[in-house]
Parts: sequence; structure tokens; C-alpha cells
Amino acid sequence: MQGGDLTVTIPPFLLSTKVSSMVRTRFAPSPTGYLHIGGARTALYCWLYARKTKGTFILRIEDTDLERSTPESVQAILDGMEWLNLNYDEGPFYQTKHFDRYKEVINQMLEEGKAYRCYCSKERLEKLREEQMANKQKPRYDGFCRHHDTSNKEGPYVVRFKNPEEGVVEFEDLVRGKVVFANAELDDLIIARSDGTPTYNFTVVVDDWDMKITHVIRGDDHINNTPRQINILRALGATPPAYAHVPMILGSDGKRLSKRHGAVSVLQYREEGFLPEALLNYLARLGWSHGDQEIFSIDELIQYFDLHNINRAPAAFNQEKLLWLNQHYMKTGDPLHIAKEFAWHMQKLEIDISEGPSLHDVIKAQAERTKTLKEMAERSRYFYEDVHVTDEMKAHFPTDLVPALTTLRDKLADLSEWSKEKIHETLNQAAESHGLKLGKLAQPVRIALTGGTVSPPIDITMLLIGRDRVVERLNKVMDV
RNA sequence: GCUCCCUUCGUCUAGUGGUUAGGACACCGCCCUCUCACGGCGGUAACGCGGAUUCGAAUUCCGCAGGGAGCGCCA
Repeated sequence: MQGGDLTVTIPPFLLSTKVSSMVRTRFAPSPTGYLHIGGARTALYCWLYARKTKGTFILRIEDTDLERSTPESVQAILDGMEWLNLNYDEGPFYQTKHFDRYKEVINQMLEEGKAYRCYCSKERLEKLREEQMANKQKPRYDGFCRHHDTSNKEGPYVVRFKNPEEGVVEFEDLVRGKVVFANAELDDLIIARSDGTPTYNFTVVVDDWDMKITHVIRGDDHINNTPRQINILRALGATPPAYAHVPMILGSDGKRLSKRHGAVSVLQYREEGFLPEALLNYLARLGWSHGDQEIFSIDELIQYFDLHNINRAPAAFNQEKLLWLNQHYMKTGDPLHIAKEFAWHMQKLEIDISEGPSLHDVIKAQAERTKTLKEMAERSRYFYEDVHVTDEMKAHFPTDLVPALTTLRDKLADLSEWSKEKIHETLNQAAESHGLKLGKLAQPVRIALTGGTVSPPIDITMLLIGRDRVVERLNKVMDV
């Protein structure tokens, strides 16, 4: 029996002329929330594997849970993927649009005796479960309607898959190696609810089959579903794909990652000032490695990534290392791209960047002293906005410093060229001529110019703020 | 409870019978220095436990302990 026999309506993705031996991976999130860190890593692995093999990466939205799926979540997932630049070749496909196809396969299975109608009430199932638990057994359906004649039954029913009752399901997981399950452990799972809608384990199977998925890369919380899915696939006459179950990501305390660990949503990392390339690098390296290498460009990732090098143990998310990577990319990454993300943060803080130094110069000056773009934005206000002189600041300007400040101001005002070198020279001269060490002059000047005690080197700070504003701010602190 | 999975520095990891168990983040110290940083140099720190195999085990096998996931008309 061939799978093609079941095809009456042909979904559009089947009309593809692509060669079937090519690798086809899919990321299949359910839209019940944002794109979280774990999902993002799974998506990244799927994407990397497809890119590495010159295969196809497909996005499929598993929205069969009508209760919990929302359009907002779909959008959040799409936005997250876009920010990370994980582009897909096909999709997004929506399972809710494949209901006819699922129904068709269910009917076919019913006709062929591969599935059956089950009239057991929820109450009976509930009772069964309780009894089994009490007897220290694994709760599972007892196959009542499979073994009794139900032909003259009336009322609501679900459709169950006739799982093999004996033997084992064995598969070679690309991450874990050989995995074996006894069929006796499995039960006859519901493939259609009493309202006729199909369930997860069934829709996954049909779609993976129809979409000719060759490699299912997913979280290992699905490993228990795999033998069931393989059984259905076999009943349909399909060849099961290769599986790769990647371990979960844990919070910093080793517990399951959740909101109390901080950011979980990918887009929240954007809000907090991370660069997508830093997150991607971090996520790739979390649970996977290539020798001792820590920094990977996207191209290197594509080149070196391999399913076999994925670790079997779950990994704890470590924000410190992500911060380090983020700073690394702020210092060394593509200036244009960083400036674009940086501008986004400046805008969020309502800092007007239309006048003042170029973002590129600010990034160059700030990258080595900030860990995130958000922090960088917060600490770059004084390049674009006036500094408010506070009483606390005044304490840093004793009257005996006024002569040196005056000299400095006048020399700066007369400077032939507003360059880092000239400014630096002027600073040194002004300090020296009043018998001061550079530090004695530089720090008060820093406070006058930035309102704080921390900034890039004073010459660069002055250069970026600009001559007029520098002179103006020096005057301001000398007045008071 | 049942089934399955996992276990190298605090964290991410390298390691596939013989290594002073390597790297990275974090941490500590020193150097550099106009602040904060960056950078450079150095340091602390790990094979869960118990058996077995072997001349030799982080590496193989068996127990144990600990951790995780699944067991829905959720996905």
C-alpha cells in the first residue's frame, strides 16, 4: 500500500518539483505564546542543518489547538524568526488549513481497519486511569472498543489508532543513538476528537509525510511521541524520517527554564539589548560544540554544524556568557548592522540622534565598556542631550581648579583642528601649565561634560560631543 | 507509580583505554591606565558514588544515587 493511494486533494506543497532525496527539515511551533529560547535553538538547528546540506527549511505552525492558539502568538513567532534571520524556504504552513486532508486520511484508516471508533466516555477513561494509577501501572487506554463490537453503538466517538500490541519500535536517533520502545508500553492514541478535529500526534505524522520531511529535529520532550508517530507512519505505508532529539535548555539553577529566570522570549532579548548574532552564536554553542571554538560566524556555523555533535545532556542557560558574546559582537560585528539595532534602542529611549556624533563613532567608543545595546544607549545620552548641572557635580569643581579649566576652555575654543590628537595635546598642556596631573583635570572635565564619572577616554568623549557643546558645558560648571 | 532519557570545573564544553584532564564564561591576582572598561599575563576550580573488566579507565560493563521528560478528546 502506497501513501499516494490516499491522496485525493493535493496540497500545494506536494506540487513542488524539488528532488525528494534532498534534506527537508521543519520547525513546527504551536502558537500558544512567544518564540522562546528553547524553540529558537531548535529552529536554529533545523535551519543550520538545512543550510549545511543545501536542503529545505520549512516553517509549519501547529495551530490545531483552537482554544490556545492565537494570531498574536503566530506573529510573535514570525517576528522572532525574522529578527534572528532564520529564513524559511517554504511556509509558513498552518495545520488548520489541512483539516480536509487529515479527515481524508482518518477515513481511509477507518476503512482499512487501521483505526477504530471509540465510544468510551470520559468518565470511564477517568476511572480507568485512576485504577491503573492506584495499581501502580502506567495509565493507558485498555482497548475496550478495539476488542468489542461497536457497530451498533450510537453517540459521540473519538477515533483511535490501532497501535501494534506486540513487538518493539526501534529507531536510530541522530543525537542519542539507538532508542527502543516496547509496543506494549504504548496504547491506542486518539487521532480524532469527538468533534472530528485531529490531534497532534496525528497531524504531525500526516504533515511530515506530505511535506516529505527527511529530518525531524525537535526537543527531546517529544522522544516519547516518536514511537507512536513511527507506528502511524508505518501503518500509512510511509518511511519514517530520521529523528534528532535535542535536549532541553534549563534555567541557571538547573530547573526547567521559565519566566522567573528572566528573559525567555527571543524578542525580549532584543529589548534587553542583545544582538541576534550573539544570541545565535550562544544558542548554537549551547549543547553543541566544534572543538574549542567559541566564536562562530553564521557561515562557520553552517560549515561545521553537525547533528552528531549535539550533546545528550540538557544545558543550563548562562546569561554571563551571552553578555560576553554580545559585547564581542558589539566590538567586532558589522558596524552597519549594529548601528541599525543601536538606533532602535536610542529611539526607544527617545534620544534624538539627528544632531550629534554618528552612531558608528559612538558604538566604536562605547562597545568596550558596555555589555548590551540598551546599556550603551542609556550611557550615550550626553552625546546628544544637554547635561543638567547638579549640586553633587558642583562639589567636583573647587575654585582652585577654575584657572586650569579656563585655560583649557580657551585653548579648545582656539584649536585649529578638532581632532583627537589636538584635543589630547591641549588637555596635557592645560594640566601641565597649572602643575596638575592629567587625571586631576580629566575627571572633573568628564563630569562637566557627561554628568557622570564614567565615559570613553576624555579626548574621544570631547571629540564626539563637539567643540561648541564642550565649551558651553565647561562654562556652565565654572559659572556656578 | 510506570516507561524513557541524562550525569567532566559554578556554567558551556574538549576528551572515544595511557593527557600534569584542555578551552571558554564567571571569579581572584598582577600589568596597562585620565574614569569605567578593553587588552595582556597568571591563578582557584571538575570526571556523582560503588563494584567489575584491564598492566592501565573520565573513556567499556553492571549496580546505586541524583536530575529530567513523557504517561490528555494539549502540543
